[in-house]
Amino acid sequence: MTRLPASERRALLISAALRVIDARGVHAASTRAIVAEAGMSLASFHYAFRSHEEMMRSLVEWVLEAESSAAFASLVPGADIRDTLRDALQAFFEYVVAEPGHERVMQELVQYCLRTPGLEHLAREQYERYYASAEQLLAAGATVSGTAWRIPLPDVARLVVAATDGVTLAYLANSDIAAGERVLDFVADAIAELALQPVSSTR
Amino acid sequence: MTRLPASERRALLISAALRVIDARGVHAASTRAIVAEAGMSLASFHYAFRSHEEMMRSLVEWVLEAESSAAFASLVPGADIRDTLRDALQAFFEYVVAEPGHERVMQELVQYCLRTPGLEHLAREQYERYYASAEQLLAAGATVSGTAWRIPLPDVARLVVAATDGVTLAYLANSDIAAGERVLDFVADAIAELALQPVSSTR
DNA sequence: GTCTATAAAGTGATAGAC
DNA sequence: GTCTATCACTTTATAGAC
Repeated sequence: MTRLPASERRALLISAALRVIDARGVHAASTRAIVAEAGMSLASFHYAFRSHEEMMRSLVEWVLEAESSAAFASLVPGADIRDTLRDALQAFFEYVVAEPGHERVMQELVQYCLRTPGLEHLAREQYERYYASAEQLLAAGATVSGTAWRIPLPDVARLVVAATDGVTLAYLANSDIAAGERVLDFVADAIAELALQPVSSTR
Repeated sequence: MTRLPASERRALLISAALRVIDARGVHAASTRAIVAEAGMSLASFHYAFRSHEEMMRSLVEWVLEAESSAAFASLVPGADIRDTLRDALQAFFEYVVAEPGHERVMQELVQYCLRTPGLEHLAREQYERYYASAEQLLAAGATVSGTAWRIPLPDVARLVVAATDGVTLAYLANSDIAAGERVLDFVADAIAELALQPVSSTR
């Protein structure tokens, strides 16, 4: 139909592919299913992308670029480090409950990368981004509340990410909201114990 | 070739399918790939199973039955609840490091169930078994060390499972053994805090 | 009970008209 | 730049000989 520049066509196809994956899983995201969702012809796909594999690689890189710190970045750190942490974890969990499909897609894409030769590094990169987002939140929270972390910040970040992963997987499997929140209560308490009130630096 | 009863043929095919999934992922476990791995003809498959879908359902149920508490059950609870917990988590993590493919398969099978109409309950069931295994260990550990859990045992079990899931996913993505062990050190400390030394019952 | 052969549908990719 | 038509291949499942 209308003539589109290849870059825009690629964006439309990636967007359509994500809708297909969300609805029916990575395995269902065939070239044909994607162009049907995008309302294009099969040939248009291969005009925009050299191959299905190249398109999936672009999709993963696009998601990595786009997700960034969606769950954590909107948080405003408060005076109490424990409450800040609990609020951030709550915001994340509410997002999981509201959009479980989105988290399922993230999990599937990690596994897809782990299984696809040449894409293994993207799984590692996805986790590096999770850690970076968590570190950002944790550093801001510590500054505002005037505390310091007793163990290296990257290690605290790993605790947070491990906790969110664990709670997410359990929720996707059993849809138990109350149980997830009890786990997050414990996690916020335990990690807050790692923040020590330092001697005031104002004199 | 040799004539086998259908039940034994089914077991051989499930075993072959698990080897294919371990090596190349759920999506690669086609009927043809499975019979090639098992050294059978394509028709033998359909003599043993009505369809590929029925075979996958049997496979998941078989895995659920077989895995049980492989990681936790071998543990001998000691007098110190913190050390018992840490040893159990260490044993689990060493298993993940030694057999990352096995944990990848478990993760993929959960996702497969979540995506397959009619198999969603098996994902929930898989987690119920994880919880049951963890509860068994935690109850034994508390008894031997003469302590009691300050929160309901099922909630402690969820903490343990969330922790192992979080550490497993991170390890599969980044292969960072030291980071995983630091997370587990923290988890063992934090959960051990939930065990209170009760007043001795001997008088 | 086990095989070969094949049906029927789906896959990624491409050629060539417009 | 976009389309239709098609190639070459793989998939699950089944028919029918032995």
